[in-house]
Amino acid sequence: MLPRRYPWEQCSIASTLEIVGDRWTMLIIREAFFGTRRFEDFHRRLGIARTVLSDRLGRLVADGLLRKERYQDAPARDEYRLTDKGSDLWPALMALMWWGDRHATDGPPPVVVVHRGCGGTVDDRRVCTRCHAPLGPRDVLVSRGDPAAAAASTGPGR
Amino acid sequence: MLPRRYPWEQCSIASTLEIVGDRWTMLIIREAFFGTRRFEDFHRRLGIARTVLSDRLGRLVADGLLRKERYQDAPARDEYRLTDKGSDLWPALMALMWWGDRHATDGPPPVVVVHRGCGGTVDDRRVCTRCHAPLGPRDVLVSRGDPAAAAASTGPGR
DNA sequence: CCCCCTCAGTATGGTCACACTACTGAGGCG
DNA sequence: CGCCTCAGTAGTGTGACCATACTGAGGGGG
Repeated sequence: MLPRRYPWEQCSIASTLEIVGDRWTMLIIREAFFGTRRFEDFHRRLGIARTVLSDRLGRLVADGLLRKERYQDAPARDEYRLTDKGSDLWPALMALMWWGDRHATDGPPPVVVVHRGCGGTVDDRRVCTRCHAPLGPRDVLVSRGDPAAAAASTGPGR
Repeated sequence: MLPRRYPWEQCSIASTLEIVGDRWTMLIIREAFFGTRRFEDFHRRLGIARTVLSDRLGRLVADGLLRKERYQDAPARDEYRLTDKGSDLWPALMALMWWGDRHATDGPPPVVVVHRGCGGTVDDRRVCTRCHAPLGPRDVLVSRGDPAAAAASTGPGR
């Protein structure tokens, strides 16, 4: 979402969508929460065009949602990690996921978010269904598909 | 977001974005929560192209997030109202708004969501900051700009 | 030393979603 | 009779996004 598209809008929802409201940005952020950090991995997992990915990652770094971190010299290689600003999108992602589980997906949720060490799941207010603790991105494990595999997951990035 | 753009994705976030992930749909839903119901009003408030608005409203009705309701015959006029499925996007909108208030807006929040009859505001888990009641879209009043004007607002649609 | 591999992009050219403007069509108002 | 509102549809352009190919830095094998 390039140059302010809704300049007349006085609304934080519109302001947020100017940054993350295009077709790919939210999915890139989601991948980042799932632990993806490198260009090639984002490209593979999302199937996004390389040009668009390059542009979006650059924009997310410029906007301060991701930060580039050198993980190897010779050749220079950087990975992209969520900043605090980017991590704060977790509530929005959980809300979108909750809606999709209810209304856009048939059958059981394809991705399960589990309270690390407790085993409860995250409800629509990001509170553990078992121990009722309020949860943040670092309190949970994410499992693609199989809930039982959650315990073996590497958990979210950051 | 027309034909499934992420068919390989097994993720409710992607499924949700296929429905509400284009440039305008979320803002249309937001307007609906703010009480907008008619074509001409959506057009005026959003500044969206009429063709796109027509397409998006039709798609939202087809997807079951809005429902068309006759409010006048001769000439036939319908208004668009949120269904339960559409209303369930409230958590996602509140999450986007919360992020925008924190990270994408300078100064005080341009739109304030206030607990009706209590006066507290909504926190990031949609709980009242004053009386700690969990809040839904029909428990709140929305004020564009001035918090004090919230009590005089017509509140969210539905 | 040359070939092929990985990683992280940039370049190129095509397509489709979105934008702007204008028009239609049904009825109301003066 | 002409002008207004409301709810769209039609026509035409532009730019965001797409797929594919190429670059460039370095590693490893023969």
